[in-house]
Amino acid sequence: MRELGYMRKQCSSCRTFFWTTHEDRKVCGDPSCSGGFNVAGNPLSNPLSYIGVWKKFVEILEPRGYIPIKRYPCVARWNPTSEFTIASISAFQPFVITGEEEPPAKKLIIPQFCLRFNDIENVGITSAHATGFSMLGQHIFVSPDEWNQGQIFLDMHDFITLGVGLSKGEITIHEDSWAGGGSFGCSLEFFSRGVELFNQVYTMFEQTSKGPRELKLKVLDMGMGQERVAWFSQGKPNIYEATFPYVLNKLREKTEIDLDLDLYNRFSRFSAYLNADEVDDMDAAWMRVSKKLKIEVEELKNKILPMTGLYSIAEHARSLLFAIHDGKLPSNVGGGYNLRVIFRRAIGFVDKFKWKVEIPDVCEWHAEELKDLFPEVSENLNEIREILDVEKDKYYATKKKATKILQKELKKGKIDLETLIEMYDSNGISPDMIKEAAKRYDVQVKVPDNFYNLVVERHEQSEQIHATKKSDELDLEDVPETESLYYYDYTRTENQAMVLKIIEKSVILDKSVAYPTAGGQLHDIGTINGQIFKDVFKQGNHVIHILEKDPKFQEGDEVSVKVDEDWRRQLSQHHTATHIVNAAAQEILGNHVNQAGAKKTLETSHLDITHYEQLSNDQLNKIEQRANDIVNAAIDLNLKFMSRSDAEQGYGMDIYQGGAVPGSKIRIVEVPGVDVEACGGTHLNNTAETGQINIIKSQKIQDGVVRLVYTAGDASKRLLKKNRRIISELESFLGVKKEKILARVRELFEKWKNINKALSTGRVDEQDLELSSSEEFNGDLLTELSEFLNLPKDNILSKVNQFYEEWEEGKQKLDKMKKLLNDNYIEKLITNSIEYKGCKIVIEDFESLSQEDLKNLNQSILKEEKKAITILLNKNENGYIVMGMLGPKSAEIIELHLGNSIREIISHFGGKGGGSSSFFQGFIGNKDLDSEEIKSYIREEIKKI
RNA sequence: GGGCCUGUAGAUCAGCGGAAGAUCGCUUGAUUCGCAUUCAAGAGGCCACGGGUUCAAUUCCCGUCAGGUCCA
Repeated sequence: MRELGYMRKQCSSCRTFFWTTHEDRKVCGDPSCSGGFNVAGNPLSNPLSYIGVWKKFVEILEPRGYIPIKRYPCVARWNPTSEFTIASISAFQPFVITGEEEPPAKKLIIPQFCLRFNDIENVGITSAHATGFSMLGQHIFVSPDEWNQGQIFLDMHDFITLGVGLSKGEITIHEDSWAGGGSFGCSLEFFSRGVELFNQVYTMFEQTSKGPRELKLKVLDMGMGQERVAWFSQGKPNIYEATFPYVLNKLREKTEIDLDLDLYNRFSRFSAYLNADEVDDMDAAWMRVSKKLKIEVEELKNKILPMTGLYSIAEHARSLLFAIHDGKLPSNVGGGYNLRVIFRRAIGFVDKFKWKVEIPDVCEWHAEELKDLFPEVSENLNEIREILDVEKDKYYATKKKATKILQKELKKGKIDLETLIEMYDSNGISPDMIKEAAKRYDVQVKVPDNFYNLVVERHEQSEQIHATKKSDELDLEDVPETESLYYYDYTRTENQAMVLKIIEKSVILDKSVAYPTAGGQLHDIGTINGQIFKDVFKQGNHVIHILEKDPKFQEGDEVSVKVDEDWRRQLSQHHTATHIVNAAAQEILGNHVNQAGAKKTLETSHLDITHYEQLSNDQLNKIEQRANDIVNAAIDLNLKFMSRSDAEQGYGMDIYQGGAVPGSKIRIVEVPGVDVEACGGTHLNNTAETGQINIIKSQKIQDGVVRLVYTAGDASKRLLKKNRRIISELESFLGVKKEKILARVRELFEKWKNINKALSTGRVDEQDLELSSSEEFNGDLLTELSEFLNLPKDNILSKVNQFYEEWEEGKQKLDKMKKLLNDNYIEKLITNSIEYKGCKIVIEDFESLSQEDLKNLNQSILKEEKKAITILLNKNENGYIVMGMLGPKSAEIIELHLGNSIREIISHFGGKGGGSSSFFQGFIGNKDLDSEEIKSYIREEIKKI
């Protein structure tokens, strides 16, 4: 660096060491030390457009041996440690860095679109924050002797000076060290005009127990914000103006907002003061900015906020475009939640300013503007539009609900902290919304400054309670790894092996054909030397077989391993079926469909796919149809081992459907013309071997993820057999053929309801006494029934049975009830009553009536005689049910708490019960008592009250 | 991945261990030349599903299913 004329100094403000060409420079280039950004209004002599930045980057670095490569998806399906691509280096994490995988080139440059959601609130407000950005990466993966530190530095220095056109005098370079993941190195950060332009990190050493050691693979991680460079080079007020001027123009046409770029230019210099991360009191921060600009706070806000809103909408739409295109959907859990948050923030601005802007339109404009650099994002705009439309509907639905809940709470007069937190946590009603609405209701609401901390605390508390401890691991430190034979040849079902270790019933061999539970596929079962094992799992690279009984062989013995072939075939059928269903779903539903999880067991198998709404029966049928078409096409599977980078280059990143796969060589399972995946499971040779695929059901397991449950092979046959049995049982007890069952069940349900009603009114329609429907239905009967009854298929039989029996029973009871509820009979009961203080006390006993019948009888009496007090007994096999009611008139005449009084009385017989002042319900658990004895006792006691 | 909230009439929701409620909508009747309005009467509930506790569960407990929400 000294050769270039830089000298090393220490910042008088933050004490960092830095390099500069100015002898008298005292502070480093960090915005907080040098007084904010100084970009706006200072374009360089040769301003670069957004895409121009990348072109210039290529122009300078390609001749120096850097290979430009295409961006990786911003949804990091290949990376088990992170959901999104957060930096250009993420594309190569973790396997390139660890040396397990060959990089696409030893020296490369990449325009990597990244997503970061930790600064959402700042987007649009400060001039440089974004949720999505393209990081231009300069990466080198070489051995120590190929490493040329000076040249690496010079390449970037030349890009900045020769390419971007900055003079050395305007650059300060910070020194820093860096550590993480067991390795470390140092870094140089380039600053100019208050902006960090990029950061070059040299990872060269690893930390070992014996001290630092030079890494075999040295890694250069240089990341530079493409937006920042464009902004810097153009001297625009903010990155948004520099990055997507076309989109902003379109937006301004639509919204006709008052654009005061001059004000924004001045504002943007201080926008770093409004960084929500660093500022505690936002109002004060605004005051501070408004003073600097010599303008009233209100006026400043009125002018600036619509502009920031517009920037936010544009910025968020761009992130959504990339994220959805790359395979993530808005959701209520996981990374998809971030997409929901930014979508709602964007649409919130649209609503606030009453703009006529549709987010999908903005996405489309972005796609157009980015065509030269990222043509792929224009591929499925219609799908993205549909996904966002569904998301918009959800937003308005919850917003409507929120206002309703809010109104209800506000009508109570006050809102305490507890309900404040609850409303936010459970219903998504933010304190800001509450304050806003509270003004209109004239209700005082206090929101503590640390509100969001309180919410987080609440979560931490409950999470601690549920923290579980990890299961014990076997100590296998000195045991060699197991060679997995299934991996290379899944048709092999037996092998000879050496016993390496026995720990109680756990057996570890030097090699085994047995498949351990992995990749969502259940383990094999089988035998070792004839002894049964029923569980196989993987710990690290050891395969552990669990025997049913203590092993009869010893460590060091030669043994023979055999796996159950039927079991293996069934699992393979399910596994291959999974790939087929995945491909079918993608074809039917669209490109946004990706695997989000899967499980294959013996009985059923399921596949979770990313999709934004529940599937209709029609869609399910289509997927099933297509899947079976693939089966019937009898396609030979193609399995091969490939180097990771060849596979990625050849088939794309979509091969990681089942999640991350380690190793430099990966196994590719290809169903030619249908599906390609990196997968370690057991498969078949030909799609025809899966047998029929049957989609049993689909369920939405979370927003944005739909589970498909299906069977293949023998499991399908078993399932069909089971379904046929359900249907034939329905046939036999409803007494009709299959086609008529649906109509019969519907009719039964109606008539069951009517009979129940008749039992309380006494009015019977003769038609309800028999089943007569004859309508025919030829579709999927069980699916239709399970929908109609709102029940899983397995419960249909018992439910229909229940309706049928209750209907039959009801018919029999009707006869009896008709007599009881008969006007004459009731008249008779009233005449038989005893007069007491002007009330008529009816005390009677019955047999084998239900609670319901007794209630109806009670009510009928009260209807007839308003001055009645009824106390009815009903004997059943366990004792006496007692029920009493107080007529409306008698309640006026007499002061009596019926519930308490009768409880008192029947406690004499060991009875329990209770009720309200005008209602009693109870039970005497003694069937040997004489009903006359009880009645006369009650008669005596009631008069004492 | 974890936590929390919600499932009651066609819709929106009350109730919450002791006889299933309100408002709107619907049907019928009255008012009216007709519509709107108003009044009156009425229909409409597997209180999501399954289990448990209880003399008694829509209500309490557990599980399942469905929807919502927040955090990492």
